[in-house]
Amino acid sequence: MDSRIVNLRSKLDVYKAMTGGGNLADCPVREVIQGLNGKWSSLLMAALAEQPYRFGELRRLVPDISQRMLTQTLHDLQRDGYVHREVFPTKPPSVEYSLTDLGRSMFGALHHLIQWAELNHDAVREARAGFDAAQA
Amino acid sequence: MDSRIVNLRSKLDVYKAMTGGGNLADCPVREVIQGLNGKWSSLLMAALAEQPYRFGELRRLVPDISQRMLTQTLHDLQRDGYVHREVFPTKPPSVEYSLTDLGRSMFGALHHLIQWAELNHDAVREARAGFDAAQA
DNA sequence: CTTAATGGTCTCAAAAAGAGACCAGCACTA
DNA sequence: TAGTGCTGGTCTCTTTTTGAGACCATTAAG
Repeated sequence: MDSRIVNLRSKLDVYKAMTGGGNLADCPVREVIQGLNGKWSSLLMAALAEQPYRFGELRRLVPDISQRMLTQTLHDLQRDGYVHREVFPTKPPSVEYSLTDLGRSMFGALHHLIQWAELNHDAVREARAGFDAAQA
Repeated sequence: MDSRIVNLRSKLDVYKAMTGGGNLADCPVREVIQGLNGKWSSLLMAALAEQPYRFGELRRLVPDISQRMLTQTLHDLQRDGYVHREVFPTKPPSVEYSLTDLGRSMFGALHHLIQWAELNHDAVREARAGFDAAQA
């Protein structure tokens, strides 16, 4: 056995959060991260962190999301406990989406990544352009 | 209103980074976040944050990734400037992948999210179970 | 000469995402 | 009273992404 493979017991072990001798595939951390991996999840979280929104408001706020994906992403976020969905019995029933405490807590962490992206997207774009140029 | 929320409100504007009335679709922050949205990106970043790895080592480390997705995800991470790829002219040529400075910087932010997931995956799983039970 | 390890690529099937039609309920309006 | 629009969705179809697995060239060991 390669000793370098044995030595991986530092950060990756934490990421694994393995239950005893479990494997990486069943890692609960991965499940959570996966839930945020959707194309729209982080964007909707950022929107709802700002203030609660109704379905149609979100659709207008994010013009390039399809109604289907908005419904589905909100449903998934609600399922994972980040988002609260409240139906108001108005004449055309309206639905308001807001962050739960868990959602706000999670967004606090996600926020670091968003901030990093704000500060460094130029570097990423440069890297991308340089790489593409080198391939050509 | 919570001052945190007020701060986040301005953050959404930054997240939008709308080019003077432009739309959310062309946001550079979204591009960066998208690059990390892949199923395997964060996992490979966590592995490489620990230490450099060779292709085959990564494959063994993450047993449920297909060779195709490993190649592609590493390629994408390299393209965005997070990962450095170095080929050694050994007998069968070996390839080592390591984080760049940009990659380490980005992982610093990603790490917050991973830590949050470590601490809160129980709450997420409970929410999920409760939601599924309510649907049934 | 066969087997194994290196780091890939190629093809094809399955899963996920996107576009857009459709729907039920109610209000306003002509 | 028949249209029109707004509410928040669902249903179907097409395109994109992902996954499983075969294949490849090189080199070394048995």
